Amino acid sequence: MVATLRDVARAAGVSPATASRALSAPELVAPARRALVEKAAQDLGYRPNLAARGLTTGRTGNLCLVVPDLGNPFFAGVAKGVQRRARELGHAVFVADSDEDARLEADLVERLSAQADGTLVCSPRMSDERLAELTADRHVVLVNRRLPGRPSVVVDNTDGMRQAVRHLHALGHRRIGYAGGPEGSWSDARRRDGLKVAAHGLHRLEVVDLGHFAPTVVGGTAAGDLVAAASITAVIAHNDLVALGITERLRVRGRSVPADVSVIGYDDTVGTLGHPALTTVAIRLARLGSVAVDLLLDGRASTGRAAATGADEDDISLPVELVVRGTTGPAPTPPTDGVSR
Amino acid sequence: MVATLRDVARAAGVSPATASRALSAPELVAPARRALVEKAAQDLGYRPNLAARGLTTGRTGNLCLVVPDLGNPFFAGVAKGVQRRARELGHAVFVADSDEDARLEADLVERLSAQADGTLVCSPRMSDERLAELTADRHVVLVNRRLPGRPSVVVDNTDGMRQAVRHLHALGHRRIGYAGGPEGSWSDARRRDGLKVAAHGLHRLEVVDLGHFAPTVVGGTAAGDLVAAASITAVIAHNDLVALGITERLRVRGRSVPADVSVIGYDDTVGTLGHPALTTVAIRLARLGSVAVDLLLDGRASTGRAAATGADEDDISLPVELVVRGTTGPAPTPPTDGVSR
DNA sequence: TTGTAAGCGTTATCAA
DNA sequence: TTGATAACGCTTACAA
Repeated sequence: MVATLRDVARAAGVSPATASRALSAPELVAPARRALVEKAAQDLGYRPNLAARGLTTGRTGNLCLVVPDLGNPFFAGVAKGVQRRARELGHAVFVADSDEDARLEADLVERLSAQADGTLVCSPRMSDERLAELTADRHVVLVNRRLPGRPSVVVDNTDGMRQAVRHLHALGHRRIGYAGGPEGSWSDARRRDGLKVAAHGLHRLEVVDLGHFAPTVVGGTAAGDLVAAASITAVIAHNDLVALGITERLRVRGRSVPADVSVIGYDDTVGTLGHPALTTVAIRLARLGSVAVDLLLDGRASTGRAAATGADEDDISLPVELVVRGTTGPAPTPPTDGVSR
Repeated sequence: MVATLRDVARAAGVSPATASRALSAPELVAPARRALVEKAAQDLGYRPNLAARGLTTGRTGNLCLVVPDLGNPFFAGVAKGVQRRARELGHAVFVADSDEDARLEADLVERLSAQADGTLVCSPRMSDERLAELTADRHVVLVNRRLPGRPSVVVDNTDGMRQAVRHLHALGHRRIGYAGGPEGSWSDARRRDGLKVAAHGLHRLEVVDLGHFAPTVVGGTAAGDLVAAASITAVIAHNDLVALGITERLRVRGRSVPADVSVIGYDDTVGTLGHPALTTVAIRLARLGSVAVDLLLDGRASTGRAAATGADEDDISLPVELVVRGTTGPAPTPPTDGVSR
């Protein structure tokens, strides 16, 4: 049905070996024959069979990406970046969604990585031990998570939190809450750390830990009630969806954003979609994906490496940027009922 | 490095052929040897090389999905459903994002479909001719688009529009707008048709075509201004993102939703995220994806086929459902300035 | 029920 | 510079 290399060789009057070389290593074959082969390939609409090629070369030309939830705009954004870069580099990508199930996640990595030249893993919640075991003897780059001895691309959560906290502090907020992500989330732990570091040394700043929430609007709704009860004037959320849920819940409960409470999200996945538009710590998601591909494919990120603040060659940290929009404003002056001095 | 079938055969003391059969057609081999082979495979951590298998069987065990934009929650939702169903059926899936570029889209289909047992194509805007040509001699199922002679899975746009229009009409709206999707979008054309059909026969209902907009919040912002200028009391948007943009723009311009203008979205990709929560024509996106996989893999959708309203065996139409939330309400009584009778 | 051997489409090795 | 030929890992006639 479809033309094979032998067909091309026959049509060009050369041996399959020469045809192969003419197409994959043109400099090794005489110009005249090369042209012959190229023409024959063109005419027959020849497409190399990548599976067959992979069998002998050991390289498949495929990558694979495992994420917990494609419906989460964070991962969709990363996937998009991965796609794009992989395509530019001539690779196809298997995408697998684990439905937030760590067992399935491991399964997918094992199954798919065998068919690929490398694997990108977004696994926020798998234990370090399991993840280390899973990624041993495999060509893997971790995305949005760091693990000793494994190459990874993350974002600078410490700096993100610092920017967020300083912004709130400058606006006069002195008691701010943190609505965290799911228990066990690696990036959530980093953001908590960052928050602690950032708060330290800032004058009279108190941080209230509101707990762990699902990284969704629904999770934010629950968080919103805690915000309302916590006598804080600002809250930083684990991500934008949670922030949106909080904002909405506060509105329902008659608290105004940002007049009564300021809200900051994380990731910048919802743009100006909410009302007021969400102030957020912006991550360049597609870049997170594309840098991961570069690191995976040649062991070093290509462009913009200088801008990275990573400690190690194989541990890249991408900058983040606070984008101030409508959900943050000056802290309300506290009621004069004695609590404040 | 990694165990091959020969290794397993050797370890089990049988020939490669027997080992192969023991693993892929167990009933053909004596229980005793079968157990031997299974144990050996287990011990060696044997994993069949799928590329090699594909070379002889002609089946790869892979599917591929091409979408215009993974960042669009519509396609992310479809992708998720495709994933899930494919995984259940033991298939891996290549996902490709064409960045809304029809040329690239065709390219991706050509490149990837060669490595897969079948291809799912979401191509809202490619011309019928080009799409027909591209999908000839290829095992393809079209998603959210119909083309004569090609199997497809779509949603019932006619019914969706009917539900939306009837809802507005029942609320007393008599002049409603339609903020369409991009020029050339297949589903947009179907929704326009559906709108016409639905409006027909409804008492004194007038439909105003507001034009074509990008299927994004930004597109909706532009549409919002036209809504404000059009002296209509309700608008149906091409999708939820556009609806959100419209709602936000109207708010900025001092028009209240739904008191002044009712807004209906399409797809149900944003849930209750907006404020007020968006009334929308809900599509079960993941189901759209999973049904497409079923149709692709065995020529007939498995479960729930009865519920489908498709005309043809290979043209499945999925039901939609109007979900009434906060952005629709009774039509405002028109000012008594003579226009109304 | 099992084994031998051929072949899937490609690249790599080796001589010529 | 080119061409036989042997692999890559697997499945499948065909034969035993």
